Amino acid sequence: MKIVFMGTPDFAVGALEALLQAGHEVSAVVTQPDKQKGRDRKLQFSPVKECALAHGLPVFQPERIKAPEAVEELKRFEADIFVVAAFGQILSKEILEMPKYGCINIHASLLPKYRGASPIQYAVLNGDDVTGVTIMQMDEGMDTGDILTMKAIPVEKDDTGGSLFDKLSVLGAELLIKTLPKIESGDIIPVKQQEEDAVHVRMLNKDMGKIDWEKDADVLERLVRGMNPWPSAYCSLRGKSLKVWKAEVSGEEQKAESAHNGLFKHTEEKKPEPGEVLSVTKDSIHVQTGKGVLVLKEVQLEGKRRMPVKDFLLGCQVKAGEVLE
RNA sequence: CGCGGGAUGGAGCAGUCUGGAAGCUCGUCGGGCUCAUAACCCGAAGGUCGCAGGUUCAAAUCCUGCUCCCGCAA
Repeated sequence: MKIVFMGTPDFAVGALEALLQAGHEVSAVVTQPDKQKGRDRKLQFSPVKECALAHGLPVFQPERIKAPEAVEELKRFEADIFVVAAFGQILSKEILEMPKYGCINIHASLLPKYRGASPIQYAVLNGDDVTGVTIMQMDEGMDTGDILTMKAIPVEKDDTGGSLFDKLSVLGAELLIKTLPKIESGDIIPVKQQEEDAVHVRMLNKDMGKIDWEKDADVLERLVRGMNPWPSAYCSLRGKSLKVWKAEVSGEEQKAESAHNGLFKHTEEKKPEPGEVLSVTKDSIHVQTGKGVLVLKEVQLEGKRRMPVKDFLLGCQVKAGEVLE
């Protein structure tokens, strides 16, 4: 089969490499146009473009894939199938119907759950036990196409958006290689998605990483993992931005709290407000949340590199009573 | 030329503005105390202060160029 591969970020690179390694004929790679990124505003190639160039594949970077000129260009590749993985642009009906086998998409969730732009992170944010990848026959909707194949993996307690990204990228690549021959031989019966189970997730943005200390400690712990590595969970310490890279939910403080609530109503001890530092040990900072205590284990202050709280405290004295915002 | 912070013994930082003996908290090694210890006490090792020039009697500190790291923004 002649394949045209469409993808942009790292997530898609694994799939492209797997295709090549499996000996498939990739006649072209379509990816997003180069963009100014980074500190020096340099023009950067997408990870997929880097990979394509490294393998000497033709690269096509249309500003708008739906534009007539772009569509014409796509036709010239005479592909039997378009394989799409996190490409970043919506394909028109005309494009979807162009190849013999249509367009298939590798999506990083168990559809119909988490249709949309950030399925991986939401599996972490919501504390799901499992997630996975789905390969579907694309249609005009947003991740609404019929399911071809699917594979699930557990979400580990310490999985982050980034770690799952890596795992699902590999999983998606493997599944793609297994799925393609079956598509060609017609051995797959496409299954419609259960609309009533559909969940749509929005693209993440920087603000969504902002820690709201009023929330529960376990929700924040998942925020820390889900937003890692981007946009990252962050708060503010003494007017400077403080990213939280690793945190745990404390069990003990809660017990202590409820224990002494039970007996005498211990004077008018003012309840610690959410965001207040309750205590500091050698290697952790305990912070009051809306419900429960969040224990910070790895942080990064604005302008500094990320480091274990143990190291952070050596150079930055944080005292109980300080308030994070 | 997008804005900004930073590079100081193994780690995290102070010192830089107002040039003039290399400091803090920890770690490491040795010794002591202790039933014991990640606790405490005593002692020691370990630094061309990112690199290259310049100014000066004297530069971590002032000037110039460069490299690398990071936050914001995209």
